Amino acid sequence: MSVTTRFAPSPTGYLHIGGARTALFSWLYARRHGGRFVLRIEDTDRERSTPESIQAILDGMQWLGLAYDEGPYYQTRRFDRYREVIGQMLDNGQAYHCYCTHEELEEMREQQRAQKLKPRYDGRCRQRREPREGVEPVIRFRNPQDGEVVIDDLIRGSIRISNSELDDLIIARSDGTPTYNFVVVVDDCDMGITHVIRGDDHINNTPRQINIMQALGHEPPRYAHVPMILGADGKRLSKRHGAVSVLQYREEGFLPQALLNYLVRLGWSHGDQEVFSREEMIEKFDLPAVQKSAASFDPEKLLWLNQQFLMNMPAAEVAEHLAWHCERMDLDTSNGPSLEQLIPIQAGRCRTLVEMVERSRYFYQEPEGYDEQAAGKNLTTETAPALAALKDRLAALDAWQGEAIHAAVKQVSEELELKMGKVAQPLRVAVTGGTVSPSIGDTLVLIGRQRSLARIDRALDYIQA
RNA sequence: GCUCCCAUCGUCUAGUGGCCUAGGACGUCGCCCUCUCACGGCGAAAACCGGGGUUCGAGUCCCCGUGGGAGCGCCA
Repeated sequence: MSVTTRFAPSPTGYLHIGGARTALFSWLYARRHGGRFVLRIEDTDRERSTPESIQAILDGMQWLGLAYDEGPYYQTRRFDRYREVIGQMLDNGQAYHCYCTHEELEEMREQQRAQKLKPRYDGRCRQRREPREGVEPVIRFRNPQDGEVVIDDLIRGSIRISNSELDDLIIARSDGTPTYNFVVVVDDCDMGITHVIRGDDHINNTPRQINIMQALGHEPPRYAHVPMILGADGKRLSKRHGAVSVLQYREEGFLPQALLNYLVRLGWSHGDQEVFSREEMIEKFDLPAVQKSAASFDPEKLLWLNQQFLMNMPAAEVAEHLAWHCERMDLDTSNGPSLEQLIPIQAGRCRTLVEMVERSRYFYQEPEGYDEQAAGKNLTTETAPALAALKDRLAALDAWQGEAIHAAVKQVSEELELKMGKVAQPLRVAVTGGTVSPSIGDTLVLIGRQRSLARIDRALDYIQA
């Protein structure tokens, strides 16, 4: 049987790290097995679901490159189907009307809690035939009372839950709308889902869903419950800690591939391998190698990975992402080196694309001034002779090329009997405005001959003034 | 409270009874490279939650404890 997985977010917020990883695992598993990956929007909570959230989830998945083969399906468009199934279950006694009021149920739970019992519906409407005046009933699933449910989890192995721990859950509200645990089952059946990969906070729902599934005469899918992701402080992710939208990682200058790689390694491993291309991930991912315990999100490691990709991905590909940031950060790069030229020499010094833009401005714009400390130390009457000598020597160069420039700087330093740093650093400050840049040769090459010489002049003027 | 899940360096993890004097990666620290910043190279510190079993032998299997997490909704 071919594999079908699904990602089923509820559109009550953006796509965050945890959701993205669940989506990634589902996507990988489907790809790995040549199966289908279905996107289903679980929007039955009409109060909290929003179109903005749906869009944010779609955008997030697109940026990550997690393409779905089918969907998105919307549960709110399938209400007829749910009603149909509920009707069948009512007819054959698998479900029944419950006329208990909120107050009654609350009181019942209170009593149970007082007796240190798990609060559960006690089934008092199971046998009721007559409606109750003035009460719109909910519909409950008649859960088996004996035996147990065994989940053969692909990650955790066998999990057993006694049916006596379960109660008759509500499958339709009094307004007739179906509830989560029910629609999931109908959808998973109808959509032919073979593998449900989801957060381990759903483990407790699984036996209920399996019971409903079996009542419907369906073979349950395989389940794989992945552990949750904790914030860097080891606490549960919340808006306060890092449960931010994946799109925020784009804004902060991360490559989708880096985030994907980080996410896949958070809870999964393939021996000691740390860096994976998309293809390798697909080829090597498997469920039994997924960790059982929760993992903390480590921003430092993500930063490191991002730089690995900046350094090793084809420059043309990185350039596309970099262009997005230049645009966003108001850097016009039309009058300077191409991004493809820029990337190889900057990647080793930047952990994010945002950093790369910030540290590359002087290739395209005149520095707005000199860094105060840098100028104080490097643009002085002491260094002026070196700058002047550099200017002459550089102006006389045949080819404006890295090695030649480096050689020129070296010659000047030898002639003036100065250390390389005493010459290169003033030059660096003169042309970039600061003390940090790629090697002096690369820097001048990308800035360009005319601009470089003009900037040296300007620095000389600055020293005189 | 009840049920379920989980437990190796600060963090992500390797480890499926002997190969473990517990390996790798991020981070940290030191050294090297060096025109700055980085990259890179080399090295160091750093962990099997505790207690019982099982076994010739346990990080690995079992039990108990402890700690963390999840669920117990007319939310998903």
